[in-house]
Amino acid sequence: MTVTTKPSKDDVVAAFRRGALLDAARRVFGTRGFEQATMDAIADEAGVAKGTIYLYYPSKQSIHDATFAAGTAELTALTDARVDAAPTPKAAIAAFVHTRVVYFQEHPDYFRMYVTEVSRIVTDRAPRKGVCRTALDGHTRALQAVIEQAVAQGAVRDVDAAATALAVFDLTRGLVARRVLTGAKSDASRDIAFLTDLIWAGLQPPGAQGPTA
Amino acid sequence: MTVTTKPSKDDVVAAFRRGALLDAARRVFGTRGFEQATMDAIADEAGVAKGTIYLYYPSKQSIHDATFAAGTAELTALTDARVDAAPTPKAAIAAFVHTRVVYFQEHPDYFRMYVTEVSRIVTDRAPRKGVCRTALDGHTRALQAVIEQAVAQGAVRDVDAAATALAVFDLTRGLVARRVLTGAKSDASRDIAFLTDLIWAGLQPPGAQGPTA
DNA sequence: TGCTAGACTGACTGCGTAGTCAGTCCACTG
DNA sequence: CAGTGGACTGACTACGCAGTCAGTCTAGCA
Repeated sequence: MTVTTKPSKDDVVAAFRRGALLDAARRVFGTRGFEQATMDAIADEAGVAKGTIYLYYPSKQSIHDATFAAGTAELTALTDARVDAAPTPKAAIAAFVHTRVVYFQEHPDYFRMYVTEVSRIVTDRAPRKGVCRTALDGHTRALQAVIEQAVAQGAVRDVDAAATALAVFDLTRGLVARRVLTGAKSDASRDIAFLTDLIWAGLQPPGAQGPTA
Repeated sequence: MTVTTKPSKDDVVAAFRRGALLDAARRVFGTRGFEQATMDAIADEAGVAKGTIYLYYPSKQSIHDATFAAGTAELTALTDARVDAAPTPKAAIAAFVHTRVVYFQEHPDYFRMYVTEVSRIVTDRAPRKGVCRTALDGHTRALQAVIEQAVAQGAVRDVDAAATALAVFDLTRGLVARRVLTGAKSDASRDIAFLTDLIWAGLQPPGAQGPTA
């Protein structure tokens, strides 16, 4: 266990600076992508000199990773909480989709970073054991657990829970991408309900009535 | 109507060069991504001097777009043909998934370009009316038509055919990404069957037995 | 009030690359 | 066989950016 002392004024100031830098970095990386983003632009956005950034982060990659990891941690925690709080498996699926659609729409800069980083990982241009990749692990853990439970209880047919959770994840990702791309301002409820119904119907045992729950 | 003459030797040579350049470009862009790819590397890969590339393509962006458009046209044509040839709607869905999974696995360089470019489009960093974006239009047209027909014939419940086709598309994309990422060498049949069954079950009218066709 | 640590600055360096263009080479022609 | 068009070359230019570091400024202390 580490000894914890009350944070000094300097600590608070440093934390404040780091936060401001991360905010600026999120905007710049979100708008331009990693390659096109410049440290000068982040410094401008944060209202500090370029050198100052290097007092808090040793490289462009490191401030990018810190920014991405912060957003990802928040999103995963939020998703897990909503999924775990859902009263039924179907509600858990709906909660998963809903939480993520709303979060991404409300954080478009993080969404762009997310899409870009995932593409870098898929194409193997991000390091195999990088911070970003680690941050993404367990994205679907809570949802998968709910589905496993539903299978065990016979509430849905005997499917591969991991594969099903990933399917829901993929559908969500595609939906968000399309909504962001088309600048959809409409309520997402219809889209979310469509996906939830599609998946839920797909999980029913053959011959069963699809319950509304 | 344009007057068509027999291609001269120069035309053939030029076409050959363009093809060789596109091949080299696909490898380099696929390996490194747009930003990290260099014209020097493409020239090396093609075995010509850098200046030569500029005799055939006016810029880095243009050779990238040409490379991407070529692969995309091939994939879309192949997918449409297989979907249209399928005897039943369920077989059409399976054909869509199967064709794309196999194509991407056999063309990893194109797959990487594809993922990267789609991410650039989603994040709005690719031009709104660019070649790449145009090439991607109608990716799901054939599948959507099949689903529309199935809805009209009552073979599946009354769903939004466009949204359903996009859902199949998203599931396929996710599956391919995961297989490529994990270097899955195993037969994809199980994964494809899982997705096809999940969607097909999801499309059945409530209470109906899921037919195997 | 004078002194100091260290937070902050921004001009500068080094490097990498898109695109250029003057020159070379060669296939074909007369 | 000499002459010519144009395909091809690759050294070079112009530019942009990550990261550095010598210098400035200021809060806090003695």
